[in-house]
Amino acid sequence: MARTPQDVTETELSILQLLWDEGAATIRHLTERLYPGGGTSKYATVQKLLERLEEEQLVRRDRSGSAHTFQALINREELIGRRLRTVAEQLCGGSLTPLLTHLVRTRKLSDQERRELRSLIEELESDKRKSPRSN
Amino acid sequence: MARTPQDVTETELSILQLLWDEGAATIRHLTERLYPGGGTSKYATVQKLLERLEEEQLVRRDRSGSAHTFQALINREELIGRRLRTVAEQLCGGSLTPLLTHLVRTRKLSDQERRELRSLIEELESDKRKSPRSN
DNA sequence: GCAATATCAGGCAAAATGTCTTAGCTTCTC
DNA sequence: GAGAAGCTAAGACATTTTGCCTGATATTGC
Repeated sequence: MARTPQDVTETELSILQLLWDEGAATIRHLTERLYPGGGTSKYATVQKLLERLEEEQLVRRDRSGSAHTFQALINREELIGRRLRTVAEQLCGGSLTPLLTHLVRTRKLSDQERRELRSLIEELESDKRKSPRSN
Repeated sequence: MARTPQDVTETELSILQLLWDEGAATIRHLTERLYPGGGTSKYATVQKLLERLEEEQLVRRDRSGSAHTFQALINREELIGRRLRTVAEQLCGGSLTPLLTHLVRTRKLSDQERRELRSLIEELESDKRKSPRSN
C-alpha cells in the first residue's frame, strides 16, 4: 500500500522555521540560510520544497516581483495545534483533554510552571464569568 | 534522500489498540479482528506487522506455545508521551510546557473540564507539599 | 546584447509500508 | 501414520513519499 504522507516533513519544517523567524523571503535567501554556499542544486531543492509547501497551503507565493517571495501561511502555534489534534485523533478518540491531563500528570512541573498554569486557568475562569458561553 | 520513518504507523497502531483492548493475542486472533474473514494473505500481513513491531520493541512475542502469542510492550499513555515529546522537540525546542499552555489556551475547556484540571493541579500541589523535591 | 538569475518541468534513488506468495514445520485428526 | 490444517520464516513487490538534481526556457540588469 501507500505511504501515509507526513503532516509536515522535518525538512519542510526547517523552511517554515526560517519563514517564521525572518518573515517573507526569496528562494535564494532561504537557500543561503539552509545550505550556506549551496549551489544550483540546493537552490532547486529549496524551490521544490516550497512548491510542495505551496500546494499544501502552508506557504503563500508572491509572484509579483522578479524573484518570487514566500511567506508562511501557518504559524508555529497553529502547527502545534495540528500536531496535537492528530495525536488526539489517533490515540484519544479525538479529544484533547487526555493530552492535557497527561501533560499535567506526567510532566513534573516545576513550582513556577505550576503556578503559571494555575493563574492561566484562573484567568480563563474570570474571562468565562464575563462572557458566560458555557461550552 | 531517505524517508523519515513514522513513530508508529496507523496500521501498526490498529494492532496495538487491539492488544491494549484484548491483552495478549495470537496472529490469527488479531487477523480475525482486523480483517474479518481475511484469508492467508491478510494473516501474513498481520504477521509482518507484528514482526516489525517486535523489532521496534513495541511488542513482545511469546514463542513458547505452538502458536506465538503477542503482547504490547508500550501502553497508550506511553505512546501519547512519545508523540507529545516528538512534537515538543520539533516545535518547542524540546520543552513540553508550550504544549501545555497551548492546550489550556486554545482548547475552550468546558466548565467541568476546567474544574477537573484545576483540582488535578491542586492535588499535585498538595503532593508536592508532602514531599518537597523542588524540580 | 550578454551574463546572471529565476522559474518550470520532470527525473531519480532510497526508503517506508502494506500486501502477498511460497516453502517448510508442527500438530491435530481420523 | 498419512493427510489436512495451521503456523512460522523468508522474501518479493508495488506504491508512494521525499529530498535532491539536471536541463530548458524566460526574465532582469547592465
